[in-house]
Amino acid sequence: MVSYNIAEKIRVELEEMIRNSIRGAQEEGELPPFDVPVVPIEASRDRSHGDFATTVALTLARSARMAPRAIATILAKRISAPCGYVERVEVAGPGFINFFLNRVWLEETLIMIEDAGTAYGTSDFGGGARIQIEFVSANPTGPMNVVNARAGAVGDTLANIFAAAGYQVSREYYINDAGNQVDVLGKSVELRYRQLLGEPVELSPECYQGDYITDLARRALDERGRDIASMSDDERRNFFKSYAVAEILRMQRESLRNFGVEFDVWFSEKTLEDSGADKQVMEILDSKGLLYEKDGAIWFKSTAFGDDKDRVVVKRDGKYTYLLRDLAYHKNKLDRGFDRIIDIWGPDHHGYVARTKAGVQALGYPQDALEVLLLQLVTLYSHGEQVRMSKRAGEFITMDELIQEVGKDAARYFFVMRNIDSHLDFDMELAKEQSQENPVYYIQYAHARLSSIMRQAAELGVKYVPAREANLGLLAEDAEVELIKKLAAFPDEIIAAARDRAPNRIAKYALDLAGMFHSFYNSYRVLSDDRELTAARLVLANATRIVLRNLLGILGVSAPERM
RNA sequence: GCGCCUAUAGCUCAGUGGAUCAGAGCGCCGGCCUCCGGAGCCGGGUGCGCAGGUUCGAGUCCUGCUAGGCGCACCA
Repeated sequence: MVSYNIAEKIRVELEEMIRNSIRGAQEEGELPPFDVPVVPIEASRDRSHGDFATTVALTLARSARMAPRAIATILAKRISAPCGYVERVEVAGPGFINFFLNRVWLEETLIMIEDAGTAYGTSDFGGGARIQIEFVSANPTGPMNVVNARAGAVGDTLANIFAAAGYQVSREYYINDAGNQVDVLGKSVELRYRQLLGEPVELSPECYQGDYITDLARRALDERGRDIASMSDDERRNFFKSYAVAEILRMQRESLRNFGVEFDVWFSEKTLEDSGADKQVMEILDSKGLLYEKDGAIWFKSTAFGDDKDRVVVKRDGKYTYLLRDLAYHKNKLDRGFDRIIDIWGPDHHGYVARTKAGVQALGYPQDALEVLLLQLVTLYSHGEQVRMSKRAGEFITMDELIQEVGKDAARYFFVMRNIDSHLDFDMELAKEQSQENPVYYIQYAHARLSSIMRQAAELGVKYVPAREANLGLLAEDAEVELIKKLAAFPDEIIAAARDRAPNRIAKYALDLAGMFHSFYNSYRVLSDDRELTAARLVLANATRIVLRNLLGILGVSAPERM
């Protein structure tokens, strides 16, 4: 795979320079013998500290038994700059080695972006490892809520990030279509159906009360008429159960699709039951001596794998617990050959993390095969007031309503803009705002502006000169140099977001990049009488637009050419 | 009682494997369109919850505390 990561290329080169310096200094006795370490090279945060820097001298101080600054000086002296990308090297502070680069890497960055196009930002960081990410997996008992929406945006964006970072990604949705809740669902719809027929029945308190239940009952009545009523009790119960689940699932899938979220696999819990997969898990645990009976139930010795207490897997009534079924599911996932499986759960499920991981280990998989991300909840605000919701009473804003209200683009961006560990306050007015206060519009506006410039250029008959042929040395203003550096950092930003499972980093990076462009735009004209400068700036504008478009693609937000 | 998450500017939040970070936006005040889209830009200032610890160096790591959120089922 072609690498489009200039920063990586530079890091490799700089690291090699330093390692050679260390070896050379050791051979000549300037440094004592020790194993040559991995040399960390990082982009400098402050311009006055060069473009890249290493702290290797500081970390070496102990093993070399020398002052870090002395080590840095010895190493820096051995680097013959200018050379390659390096203009000059300096020692600073307690022992940092700062690298000041020449313009070559900036110009290569622009050429690379133009070559790569939509592929710019991708890398082979993941090495093609197979990663599966399961998210949303809402109960099929009602419409999607805003927390499901956040999970959808976060999961899908993360999946996009993984794909860009060089992983093979599979998106999966677990359908909780077995167990008590779907029985209750079926019963709820059945009772509403009978009410529609005029029967004097009441919904019991555990039933789902929302209007959608009545809608489902009415639809069943429209489609199937009264013949459902003449079924046997068992038949009718099963009919409503499967009818309701299928219909709700269809609605959920539609909601997600409207939100730009599509899954590779929809996995039914019921199939685990039907195939005896849960029973098989019991046999494995039993054969390993990890089961025991107590108080009429069967327990899994999860404490043997770090859980704080053992867990029931077969209830006194002989039924399997959710945990057991979930272990069967995770076994199924791991048996499909993924190198890593990631679950996104709500914070209310955090108690299940330790026991599920214990189970995965007990079944013979590596400790880190399963990774659970706990995504914090969402509070909607409207006109500064918290929007109160009660699912039991059927009073809540659904995912569909929210998206209809604020739009898909704003919703997707808002849901990922915070750290997943942080509770999200979602300001509906801000999401709808069409001004700089709204980060989504701010970013999209930058893209539209760039598109407009490219259009203008075409209309004026200004021919686009490819980066290789343009005089990129003319892009020397601070605003231009900073912008190019930001563009150069894009592949690393994706890698960092993948590594940290942090989609918010991409949202932030996009905002920063848009800001840098707007700033540049206000100070300098792209299209001018100076043909050479115009050509160079068009290359920069085009590169910026490519990166913004790729970023918005990862976020699942549209990149409009006009607004 | 136990567990997970959170605590950074008046507000909402960034701060990537410690160092060469205290930052952005909003709000407030003042500026910028004979010029590619003003849905834009520029300038103005205050802060890492508290207490210890590790280190040459701590918003960042460790411990304890305080405050807030969410959990702690033989429910799913």
